[in-house]
Amino acid sequence: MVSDEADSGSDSPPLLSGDSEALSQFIENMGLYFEDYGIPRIGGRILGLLLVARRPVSPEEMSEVLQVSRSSISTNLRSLLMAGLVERVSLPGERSDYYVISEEAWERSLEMRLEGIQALREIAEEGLQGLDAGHPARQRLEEMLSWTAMVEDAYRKLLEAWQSRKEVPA
Amino acid sequence: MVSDEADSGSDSPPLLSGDSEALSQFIENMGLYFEDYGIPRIGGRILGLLLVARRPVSPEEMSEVLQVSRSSISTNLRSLLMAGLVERVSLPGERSDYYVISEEAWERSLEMRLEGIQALREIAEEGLQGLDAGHPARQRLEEMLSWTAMVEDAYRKLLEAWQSRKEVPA
DNA sequence: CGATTGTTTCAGTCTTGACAGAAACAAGTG
DNA sequence: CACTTGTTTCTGTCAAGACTGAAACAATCG
Repeated sequence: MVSDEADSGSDSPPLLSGDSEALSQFIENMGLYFEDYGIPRIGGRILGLLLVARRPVSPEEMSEVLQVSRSSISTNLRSLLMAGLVERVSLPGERSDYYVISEEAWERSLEMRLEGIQALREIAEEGLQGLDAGHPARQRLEEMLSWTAMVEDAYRKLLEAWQSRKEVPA
Repeated sequence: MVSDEADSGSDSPPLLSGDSEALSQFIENMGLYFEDYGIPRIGGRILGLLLVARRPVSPEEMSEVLQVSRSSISTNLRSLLMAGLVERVSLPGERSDYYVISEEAWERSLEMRLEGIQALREIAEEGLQGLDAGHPARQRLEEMLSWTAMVEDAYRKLLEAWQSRKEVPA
């Protein structure tokens, strides 16, 4: 679903290069993957494109390469910006804005998972307060609570590990 | 959104007890939470109900307590069964089937996360094959790959830790 | 072997939200 | 200060799928 009829009247360096069939497939797969997780397919495809592009990409180019309307690009881009997954860069002497994958995209992704599990832990805590001492369901909610706590802890550690992955190279 | 007008002509032990306002809230929160993650809201509410119920619950009771049609219960129950989050139990002398949260529900939940991240790693691997050696995007995809590998590893460890949480109590 | 009770499947309705196209808006340039 | 270019907002359309009620199906009991 990726057509590279860009470059129309442009002398900018090529956007994509390499096995374009594989890259199209990659972009499409990203779209499908994210769709499974509640992110609009086009948003996922934008991320895919930004991941394999040789240089920052303008909304106009996204629209051409992904074959979707500019308004869709605009809407999805805004969501991705707000989620901290994409960043705007100003290319010197260019009037249009250009976008790249955020440096912290993967970190943000972990943070979002962390937030999700925290929310679930809070639900468990509140639910537990509605059960009397000897209630047969208490055990289940306590198990849920310890599960969320355990996963939350793992995410925290993962986040730290990821953040400090560059230090101590050897 | 939970009305406990069950018990209609029944002498079975009560389904819910405790702070019913809090429990309703819990069930509703579970529905909303799961909805955010692509699971039908009713499915989430069923899980919530099963978590705080005093005993196994029949589809009929779910329909009454959650105020949704039996066919919705049936459909969602089937999904939950297939996902391994819910189990059927046969109550002796009862004609209707009863359901409980699966013992392995939380474990299954981790397994599903693991499968998700594996899929993403495969996407990254395939995409990487479409990029030539010196391609500026290689670094990004390699970072994506190492991120997925790291998260995948963490999930595996988490899964093991959860599975063996009962052994070695002291 | 009807009749009752419980469960699943089916077809239709309704809601949600993604997307497109057009209009509105900004900003920069001659 | 028009005019061009680029971006966002708005409105309408469309598709996906969650949910319901009714019909079909099983199984059990008198």
